[in-house]
Amino acid sequence: MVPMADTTLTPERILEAAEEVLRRFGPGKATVVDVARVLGVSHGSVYRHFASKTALREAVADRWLDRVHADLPAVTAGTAPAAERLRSWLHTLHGTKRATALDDPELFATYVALVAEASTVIAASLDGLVAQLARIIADGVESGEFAVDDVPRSARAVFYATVRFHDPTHSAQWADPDIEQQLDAVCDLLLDGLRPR
Amino acid sequence: MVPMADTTLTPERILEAAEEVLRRFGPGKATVVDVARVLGVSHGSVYRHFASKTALREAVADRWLDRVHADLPAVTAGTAPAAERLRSWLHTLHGTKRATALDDPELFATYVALVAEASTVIAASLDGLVAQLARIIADGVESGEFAVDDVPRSARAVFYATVRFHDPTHSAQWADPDIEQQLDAVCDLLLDGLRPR
DNA sequence: GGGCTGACAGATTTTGCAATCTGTCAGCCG
DNA sequence: CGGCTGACAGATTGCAAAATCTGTCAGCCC
Repeated sequence: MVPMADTTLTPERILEAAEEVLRRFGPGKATVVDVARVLGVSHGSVYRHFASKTALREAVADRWLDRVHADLPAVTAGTAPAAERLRSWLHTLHGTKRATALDDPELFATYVALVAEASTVIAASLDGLVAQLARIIADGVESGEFAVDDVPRSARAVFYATVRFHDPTHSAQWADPDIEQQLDAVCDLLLDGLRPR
Repeated sequence: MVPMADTTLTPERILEAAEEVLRRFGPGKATVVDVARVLGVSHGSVYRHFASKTALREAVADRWLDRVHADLPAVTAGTAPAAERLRSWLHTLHGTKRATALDDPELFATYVALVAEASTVIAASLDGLVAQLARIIADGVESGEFAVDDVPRSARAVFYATVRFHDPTHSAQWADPDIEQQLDAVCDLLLDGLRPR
């Protein structure tokens, strides 16, 4: 068991090792001993940087969510009409998740399990997403494209109405070749609902 | 092991016994030997009426779905304006499910597990529900309340957009005291989307 | 001295065997 | 006869011992 410590031990390096172990063994069999072995250190050292196995897993979940949602802020901050941006935002969110899910279903399931454990992380992340929706809708109201009484309420409604297309519990349906048309149909309905009459 | 066969053995009686066993032991521990014991017959007899344990469980799932959806056709066939009927239909579906889920979460979980196994049954049931939505929307189009190009497409969109409120995978959220307001917010958006402009 | 190790207690998970269950069918019984 | 029984083979599940894992900490080593 010769160590291969070519760098100092950092949270960053531990997270990378943890991801590798999760990729290889899945969430059920990944242990912190495995993580330590990949790093060539004793498992006690890992506990110097993460208070518990749970904390480590939460950090991995957080990291993954950041990566999966990385493309969205650019859409939110775009210059296109609000309706277009809203549709594009929803398709981006759906598209990234679907691609991840279909590309490597097992790895996707691993990350989903991780995120499901980390209820704090997930709540914060969802609030951030709804805030982006609210910003797009607010822009639309300002430009006269949309007319809504209560922007946050509508943002939440849009988020909830598209649960089928971004919530991992529905990922089995994302293999349906018709799924994008379904999302479009829901978008049509929602956008018509947001427009002034 | 004295028999208590007070009637002839019918599929009906077997289904009732199966439900009792499922209620008491849950989906993981209910066996067809248990069912036979409740009926005071040998387990071989059960196989005279149901081809397999799976078939028996499917029949139970089917029965349960029928019961849970029993109130909907009356709403569909009602005389109120289509918009009202649509909202009421969605609230009825959500309300029945939520009541069942909150009243006895364990029994609810049992039935959900059963239905999840029975993919054929579930697909047929969902098609029936979407058909009811389509009928309400078609009525609305005829009366001028709604304006949509493609009624079946919109019906599916409405169904998908309200997944959060009727799909059992989301039942954990139904305890939220705000859940009905959330459904109302989504309904507002959808109904505005269906109306002519 | 500060990061790291490795042994340890208690909790959790694997393992392999025993018990139970599913589905079948030859024959019994009314 | 026609529905029912009970024994049976193969598959599945439960259980208890053995192995592994988590989290801690006294002490080592650079």
